[in-house]
Amino acid sequence: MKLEMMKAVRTTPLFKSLSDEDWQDVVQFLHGHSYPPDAYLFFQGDPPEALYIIWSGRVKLVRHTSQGRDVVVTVLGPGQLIGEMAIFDGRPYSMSAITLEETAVVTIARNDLMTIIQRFPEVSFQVILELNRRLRVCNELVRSLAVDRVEQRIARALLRLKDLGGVPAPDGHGIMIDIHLTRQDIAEMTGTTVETAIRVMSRFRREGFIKSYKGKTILLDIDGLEAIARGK
Amino acid sequence: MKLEMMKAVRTTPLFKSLSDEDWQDVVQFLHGHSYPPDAYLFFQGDPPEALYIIWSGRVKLVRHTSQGRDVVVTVLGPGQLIGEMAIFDGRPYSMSAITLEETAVVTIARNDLMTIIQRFPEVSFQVILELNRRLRVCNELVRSLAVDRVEQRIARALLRLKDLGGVPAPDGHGIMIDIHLTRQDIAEMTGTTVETAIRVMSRFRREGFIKSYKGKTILLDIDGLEAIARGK
DNA sequence: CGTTTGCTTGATACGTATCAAAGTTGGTGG
DNA sequence: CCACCAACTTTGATACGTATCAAGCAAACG
Repeated sequence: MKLEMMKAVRTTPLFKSLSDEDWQDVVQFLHGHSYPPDAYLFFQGDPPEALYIIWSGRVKLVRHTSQGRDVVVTVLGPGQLIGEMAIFDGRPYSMSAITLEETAVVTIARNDLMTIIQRFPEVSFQVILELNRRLRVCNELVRSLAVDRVEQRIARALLRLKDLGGVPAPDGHGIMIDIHLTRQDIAEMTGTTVETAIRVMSRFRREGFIKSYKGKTILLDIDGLEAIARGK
Repeated sequence: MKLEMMKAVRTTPLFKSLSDEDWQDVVQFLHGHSYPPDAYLFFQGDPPEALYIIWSGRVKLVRHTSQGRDVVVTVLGPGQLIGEMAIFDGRPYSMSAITLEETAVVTIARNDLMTIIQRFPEVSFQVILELNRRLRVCNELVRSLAVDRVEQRIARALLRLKDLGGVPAPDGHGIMIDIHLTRQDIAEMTGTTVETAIRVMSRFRREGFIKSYKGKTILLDIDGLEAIARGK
């Protein structure tokens, strides 16, 4: 595995509190992998084998439903963990992890991670903090799905994506979400249909809140979107 | 604090793996409290002070929204933890905890819990497992809100409540949800309005899936409700 | 190129929210 | 014990948001 990859993992919240010696014990358990766009890291229902730490790229976590309508629960980027839940309780992955772009990850096999956790309580605590973060995000999503209208949910989703993958727009106006997302993805993130997602996004564009550039979305009026997210 | 209360806490997943000696170290940090129905253990936005472990009664976790429509994220019963999230990351409680009935709890002050966690890694691991469980439940709720219709969401909510507070019905037919819930509560659990919740519940009653008894709900046809939850 | 994949628009139907009003229940004090 | 009040439940009429179905269009691709 590449040295720079290991260095990056070392600065991840999960491991940053380890001493250099302890880190040497951990390194031996790490493995590197990379995936093309639209690849599955694992499928919902698979037995938990490894923890994934994203090194580059983005991955969406998708909950499949029996009636074919999928739900994108979250999108994760560099430094974030995938598969922790299944790893710790040993039950099958409750969703699929699918790359949105070319993605490189570091994995730790389930048994190895268990060893690490027992040996280094600081790592345990970081896991607790990470699960906490996820839970807060998830609760907020629940609230949004329960009380907001589609328009507000999409505005919220765009603002969240900005925090995850936002870069200054190429022409200097606004912030570009540097993740390749289809309207279908946006629909699945917000619990609506492609058509509705398109209609809302089109209106946002007509009204000057966003624009498109090479398949990516540029946010032009963050304050305006925040106003919409709050319900006008 | 009462002895039986302490004994119950000791058998909680959180502490059950502790040796008797270790348990003695922990006991000193426990405090008992009790609350009438409809009392707030804490408010959304309060700074995190303590972890609550329910000893008897039920508590709902409510996310307040700026527009007045609240969301009941979950209902918890004996043995379950309240407030862990805020305790660990130190940020304000992200929701309010409100008793549904007379409720007794054991609390551990934030600092004391941190001490316990550092001293006993087994407790840490149990916290991880508990957060895991919450996250799985939360993700399932997201899926349900995103793709199910109200009818299905309410069926699901009733089935979940059965697992939490189900007892054999007084007349032997069906299972009674032994928790005092208003239609408003059910609406807030499923992201709908009182009127719609009432209409759906009325239809369930007309069609023989449920009946009411002293303000509580009795499930008469579990299989039928499960079929509805799955989308007919 | 033709074919696929994603985007867009329109017409229509359906589920659910909203507003309004009346009925029911349980508890409280006279 | 009854009358009354507040909280909760119920029903109806109507409006609105969003899903669904159907088609056409553009861009990417092998």
